Amino acid sequence: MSTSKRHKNSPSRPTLQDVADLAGVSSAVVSYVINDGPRGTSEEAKARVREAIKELNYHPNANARGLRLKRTKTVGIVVNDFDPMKLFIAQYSAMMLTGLTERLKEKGYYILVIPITIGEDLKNIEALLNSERLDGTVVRLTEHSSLTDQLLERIYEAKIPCVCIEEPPAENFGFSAITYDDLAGAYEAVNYLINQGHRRIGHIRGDLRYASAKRRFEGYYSALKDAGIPYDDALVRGDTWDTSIIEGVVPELLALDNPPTAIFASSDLTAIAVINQLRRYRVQVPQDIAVVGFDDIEMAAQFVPPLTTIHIPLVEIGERAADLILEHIEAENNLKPDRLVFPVELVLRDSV
Amino acid sequence: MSTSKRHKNSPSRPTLQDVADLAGVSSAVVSYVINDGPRGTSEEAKARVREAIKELNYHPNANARGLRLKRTKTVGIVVNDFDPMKLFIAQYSAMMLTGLTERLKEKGYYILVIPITIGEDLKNIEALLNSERLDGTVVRLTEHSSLTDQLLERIYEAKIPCVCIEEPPAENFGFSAITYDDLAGAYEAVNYLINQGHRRIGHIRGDLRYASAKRRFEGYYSALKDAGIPYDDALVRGDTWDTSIIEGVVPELLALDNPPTAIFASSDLTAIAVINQLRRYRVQVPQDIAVVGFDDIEMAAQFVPPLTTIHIPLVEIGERAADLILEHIEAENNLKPDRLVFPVELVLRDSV
DNA sequence: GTGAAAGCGCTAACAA
DNA sequence: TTGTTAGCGCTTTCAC
Repeated sequence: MSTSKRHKNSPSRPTLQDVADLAGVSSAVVSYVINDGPRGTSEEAKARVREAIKELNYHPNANARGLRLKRTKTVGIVVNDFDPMKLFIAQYSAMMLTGLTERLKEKGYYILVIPITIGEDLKNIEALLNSERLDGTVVRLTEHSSLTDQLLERIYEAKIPCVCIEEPPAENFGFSAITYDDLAGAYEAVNYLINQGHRRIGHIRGDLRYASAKRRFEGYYSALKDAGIPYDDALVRGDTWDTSIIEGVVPELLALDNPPTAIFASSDLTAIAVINQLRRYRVQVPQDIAVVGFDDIEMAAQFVPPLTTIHIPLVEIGERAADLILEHIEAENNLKPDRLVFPVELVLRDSV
Repeated sequence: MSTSKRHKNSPSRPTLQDVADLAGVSSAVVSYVINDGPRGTSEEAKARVREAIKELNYHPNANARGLRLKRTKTVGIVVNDFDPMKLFIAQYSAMMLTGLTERLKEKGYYILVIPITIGEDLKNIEALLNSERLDGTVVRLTEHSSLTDQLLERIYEAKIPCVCIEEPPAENFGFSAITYDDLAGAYEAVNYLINQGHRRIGHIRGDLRYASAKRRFEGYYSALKDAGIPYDDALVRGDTWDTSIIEGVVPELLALDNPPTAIFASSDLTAIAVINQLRRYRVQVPQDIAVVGFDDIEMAAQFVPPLTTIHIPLVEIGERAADLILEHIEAENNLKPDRLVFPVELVLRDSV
């Protein structure tokens, strides 16, 4: 029986060697038992090792393992946004995180949250990416610019598997992407309004720094065009996700010579703000003005009136992203990149 | 000049030894330069090392460092809830996470998110806590029970510094705690309604499994009692945070022989749901019925009517928790535990 | 089926 | 001021 002098009566955590000593086997055997391989062990040894583990309350040291295996069972969740303070607060991104987190946890992976403000210095992130701390990354992209590409470049250079959500990365990185069809959703929403007979349709546009705001506007624009309805700049307001501007926007819209009979808001929160303000002017929704949202957040269904909106399968997107990054990790980053586009769906409720 | 055979022309990441070789110094010197100590180095050596680092694009291996130092610059954020799927979705906890995350990031710490469903098997968590992966933990507690205590017990046994948020842990763990004064907030809200002349005050009670729901009810109860207003069970509904029940609750309340003239909701989301439903019955807020919320989420101010509610300094609580856990880590868990109670504040808007 | 030992990359004690 | 080296705890190859 070999003995370890090092850990004689140490107050610190027991090591694998301690377990080996107590069980009367070598450290290799303990490792084989713990990891169920790569070599077999006798039933008797297994039993003795397990008992020793229990007795010492032994737990493997993740750093030592990570050092040896170059695997940490950790995925970095990168949120690249103009204001990552909203990382958790925005219902919207929160739902994606929920699906992602839950699924990764199921598979025994840990999650390191990495908020990045667009434009911030990437030194720290670069260090993190190259520190062998992460097996893979899931990046929520919100826009396309050289700043965002610089981030992706860092991930690429660190040779870490990466799955992008919401916006597709440039092809040359070879990253997988999971997006959803914003444009089709917006088109469908506006087209529905047109089919209901609306001709004067307003749009509260999102923050144009975000690619999704542009696409939602594009969908609005295309639907009008395809229906032969002239585009009127006066009906398009906002250019922000911030709902506090709605207080000013609504009276402006109402004061138009030819005011809108319907409003397509680029988010549910905006739609709710619009309806709240319309109430001030005793304008009834949907009788006087119809309102459509986008996102289908939890409150959309509970609001009065329940909101007609575009449903994005955010939780499913998060879950799929988790599956995908795990596949990439499994394949040691040699998997052919995948590009999934989730469909969105018009949910008819009572605001139209 | 010493040379490393190991890394001659390896395709993998450069190591500290590679840097040493290139700079023509020993690995110790490189370490001293990188860590700015514990020993001094000549300016010339510093310069050569820095250049070599840049040339090789060297980044330290976090696992090797962690193994050596028993420090990982990582804090675990544990969310102990009945439904941790709501971890990100609940505005409420999200704001705390925002403050926490931002502050820790500033200080160069990483964040591992650990959602725990109350009652789930703690084996995995125990392994994580004992894996030398976390320097400390911040735990959001939502209730008091043996299940929660078992979790704290694991953290205690793992000898990891811990700061609890929202609910105080049992004294014997020696953990710091940051809470806020729910009870006083509820008391103040209800007392304000009483001072406005209300005598029939309803309460939408939160999920009683949560300690905060109990305290908010208690505040309501005490305020009535102190004002000599008899408590009426028929006016207290809910017992859930789920706003979907409000649709049924509001007509019940309105149908009472002696219906309430004011409602104290235990959350803003509930308050908003109440107002939305009251509108269905053409009941005006605040003219016919006054409504007070709790939490002061972002939407509270933007809602129509803007919500009178109790403001909880959630972001500040998160920030303070970050500072506190860092102090505990710094002090190697020998800091005297602290117990902070943040005051809450009645914010008067238009729903009363 | 098992033991001995090398080595992952780093820090810091020891020696010079 | 610098170089040498032990050792953190683990996995896995090599030898038996």
